[in-house]
Amino acid sequence: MKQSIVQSEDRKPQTENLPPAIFLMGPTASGKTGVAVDLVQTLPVEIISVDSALVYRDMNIGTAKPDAATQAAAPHHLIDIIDPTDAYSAAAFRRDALALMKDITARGKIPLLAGGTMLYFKALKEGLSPLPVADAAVRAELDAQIALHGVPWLHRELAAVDAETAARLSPNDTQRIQRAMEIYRLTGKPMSELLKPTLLEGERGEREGEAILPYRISSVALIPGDRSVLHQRIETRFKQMLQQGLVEELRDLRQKYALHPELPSMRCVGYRQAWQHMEGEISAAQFLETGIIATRQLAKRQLTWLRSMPENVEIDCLTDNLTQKVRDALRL
RNA sequence: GGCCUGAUAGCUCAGUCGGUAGAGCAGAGGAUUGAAAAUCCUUGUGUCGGUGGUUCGAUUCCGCCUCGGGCCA
Repeated sequence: MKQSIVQSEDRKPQTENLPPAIFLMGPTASGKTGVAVDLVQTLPVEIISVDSALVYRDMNIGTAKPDAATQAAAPHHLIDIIDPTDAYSAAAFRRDALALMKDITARGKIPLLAGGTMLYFKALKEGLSPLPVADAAVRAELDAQIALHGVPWLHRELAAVDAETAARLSPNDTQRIQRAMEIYRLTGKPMSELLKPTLLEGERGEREGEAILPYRISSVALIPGDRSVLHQRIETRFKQMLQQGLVEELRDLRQKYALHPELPSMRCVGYRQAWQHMEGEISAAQFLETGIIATRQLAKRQLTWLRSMPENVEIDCLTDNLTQKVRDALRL
C-alpha cells in the first residue's frame, strides 16, 4: 500500500507540464458552494459539481442546491442532469467530468471540482476497473432472490464463485454482495479477478505517459475544527429546509415522476425521511429528528473519507475569510 | 394534603430472587470500484436521584428527603 504510493510519486515527473485543476472537498454544510462561487468571481475557473444528489432535476431544497441567482452568477456543471427516476454513478461521473475538464482547459480556464461525494473524487483521480455497468434485469432478479432467501444466502452463493470478494464483505452488506453477484452473472468472472487487471492496465498507461487523471491537482479539504459547530449548522439548515417546503417539494416530485422509495434519488438524506413522514410512518417530530441525524451521519462519513486522503490541504471551514484561506492554500 | 407509581449510559428503557449492570437509539472510529446523501463493520464505567438503616456486602430490601407521572380529595 505504502509502496504503491511511493511508486506513483516517482512515476509522475512530467506532472509540471500538465494543466491545472482544483479539487475543493468538504462535508455537507461546510460552505463549499460559497467558496466555489467566490472563486469564480475572481479566477478563471469553471465549477464542476461533484455531488451525487445535485445531479437530480427538481430536487432543490433537500439537496441544498445553489439557487437560480447563484447559478446564474456561478454556473455549475453536472447539476440537474438526470431525472429522479434515473441513476447516476461514479463511472458516469468520471466520464462526464473528464470530458468537461478537457473542454474547460481548452477554453483556457481551470476546472474547479467542488463537492462532497468523495467516491466520485476517488474514481476521477484513481480511475475505475473495467467492470460491467449496472444491469436492471440482473438486479431485479437478485432482489427477488434476496427477498426469498435473505442476504446471507446470497453471500454464500457469492462465496462459491468468488471466495475472495465474499471474504472481504460482511454477510449483511446487501449492496456490495449484490453488485459482486451482478458482475459474476454478467461476465462469468469473479469481481476479484476483474479488479486486478486494472492495475496492470494502469501501469501500462503510465508507461505510455497517459496518467489516469492528466491534470496537476491542487486539493483542498474543508474540515470543521469543532464538530459540534457543524452539527449546529446542520440542525439549523435542516429546519430551514422544512420551512422552505421540503415536504411540498417531495409531493410535487411524486406527482411529476413515477417515484418509489428504493430509488437512489429517494434514498437521499431528507427525502427518505420526508417520504416516511408523508406515508405516515413517522411523525413530524421524528421526521425532523431523523433528518438531522441522517445529515450528521453523512457528514461523519464524508470526514472519514477526507481523513484517508493525506494529499489534501486541510482548512478549518469554521474560520472567517474562508475563501481567502482557500486561495492562500492554493497559492492563487 | 392522602394513596399509588417512577427516578439506572447523552435519550428511551431492561435488569440484578442482595455480590457495583446491559439493549436499542444517539455519539465516536473505520471500510468504501458503475446505487455512494448508498451500503456495511467496530465501539457501552454509568456517584444505578439524595440520605440514613438492615447486612460481611445495597443499585437491588426498609425509612426519610428531592423531583416527575397518575388517582383520590
